[in-house]
Amino acid sequence: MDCSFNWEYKTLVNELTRGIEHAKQLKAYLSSVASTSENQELLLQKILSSYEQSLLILKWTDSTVQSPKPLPLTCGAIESSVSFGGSPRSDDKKRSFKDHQELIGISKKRKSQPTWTEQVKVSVESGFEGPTGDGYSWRKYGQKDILGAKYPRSYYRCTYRHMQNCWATKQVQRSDDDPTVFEITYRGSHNCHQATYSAKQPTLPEKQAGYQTGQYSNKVLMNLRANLRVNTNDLAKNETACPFSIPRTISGLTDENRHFQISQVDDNLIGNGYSPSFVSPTTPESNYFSVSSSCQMNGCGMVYNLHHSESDLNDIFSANTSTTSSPLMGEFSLDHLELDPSFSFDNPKIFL
DNA sequence: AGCATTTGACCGAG
DNA sequence: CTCGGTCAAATGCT
Repeated sequence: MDCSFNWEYKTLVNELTRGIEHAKQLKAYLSSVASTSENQELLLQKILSSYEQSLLILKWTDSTVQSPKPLPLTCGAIESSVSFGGSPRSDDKKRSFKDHQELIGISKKRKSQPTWTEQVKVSVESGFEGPTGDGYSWRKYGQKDILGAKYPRSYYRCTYRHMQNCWATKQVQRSDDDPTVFEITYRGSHNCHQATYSAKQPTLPEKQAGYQTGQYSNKVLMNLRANLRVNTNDLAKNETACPFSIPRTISGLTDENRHFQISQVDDNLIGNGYSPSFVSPTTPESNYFSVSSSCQMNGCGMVYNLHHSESDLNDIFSANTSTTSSPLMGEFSLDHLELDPSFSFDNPKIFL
C-alpha cells in the first residue's frame, strides 16, 4: 500500500506539473496571438493557479507527514466508513471504532506523527487568557489536571478534523514557574486548507519553535501568511469600495532591482480583507517566488501574482505595483507590498 | 439551532 | 494501578 501510494503520489505530482507546463505553453501561445481576449488570459491564469495550488497542497501535505505518506487519505477512508453521529454512547461501538482505527493503522501513525513544542509568553494586558492564535482554527476537546502541575492541560484538535480529515492536535500547558508562559505542544500537521488566516495574530519567531524537519515548509508558509502585509497608503480613496483593514509594518524599502507586477485580476476569491493565500517558487528550479493573494469585501475582488526579481530572498519583499484593473471594480493601485522584517527565509527553496 | 466548551468516564501505555 | 489522552453527553453561548 505504501509503495503503491508513493507511486500514485509521484504520478499525481507529475501530472500536475505537466498540467502547469502545458498551461504555461498555452499562455505563451495565446499571448503571442494578437486576438487574445482578456477573459481568455484570465481563465488561463485561473487554471494555472489551480494547478499550482494543488501542487503546493500536495507537497505541503507530503512534507508534514513522515514517510511513508499521506495520512489524510487513509483517514478519509475511515471517515467515510464510520458513522459518528446520532447513536447513543456504547463501549462496543467505541471499541469497534478503535479496532477499526488500529486495523487501518491510525493509532500507530498518530503516535509517529511529528511533535514539536513552542513556548508562548502572554502579555499582562491580555488578561492571562491564554496564548494568542497561531493562525489555525482549533477546537477544545478536553482538559486534564496533570500530576505535579499547577494548571490543567488543555487539549485541542483542528476544527476541520471531520470536514477535511485534518488530524492536527495541540496541547496547551501553562507553566508552573511563570504563569504568563504557555507551553504548546503540536502533534501532527494540518492538511486542511483553512481559507482565512487571522492576519492580526502575531506568530512566533521560527527559530524559537524547535519543530522537526518535516514541519518546515508548513510553518514557514504559516509565518509568511501571517506576516505578509500590504501598505495601502494610496488606497485611501478606494476604501469605501474595498475597505482593507491591514496593519502597517516597518517601511523604508528601496525598490531598485525589485519589482513585482500585478499580472492577474480575478472575481472568484476568498477571504475577508487581505488574505495571502498562496506562496510558491515560480518553477521547481527557481528561487523566485510567486505570491497570490486576494481581497473580497463589498464586492471588490482581485488576485495578483508577484514575482521576485532577485535570487536572494533573505530579505524583505517589496513591491511597487503597477496599476491593474478588476473586472468588478475598475482600477486598483497598491503602494507597495512588503514582508515583515521579522520573517526571513533560511532556505529559499522551501518547497522543493 | 448550531456551534463550541466543559467535564466525567473510558481506554491504553507503562 | 496510575496517569495522560480522548470521547461524547451535557451545557453554554451566540
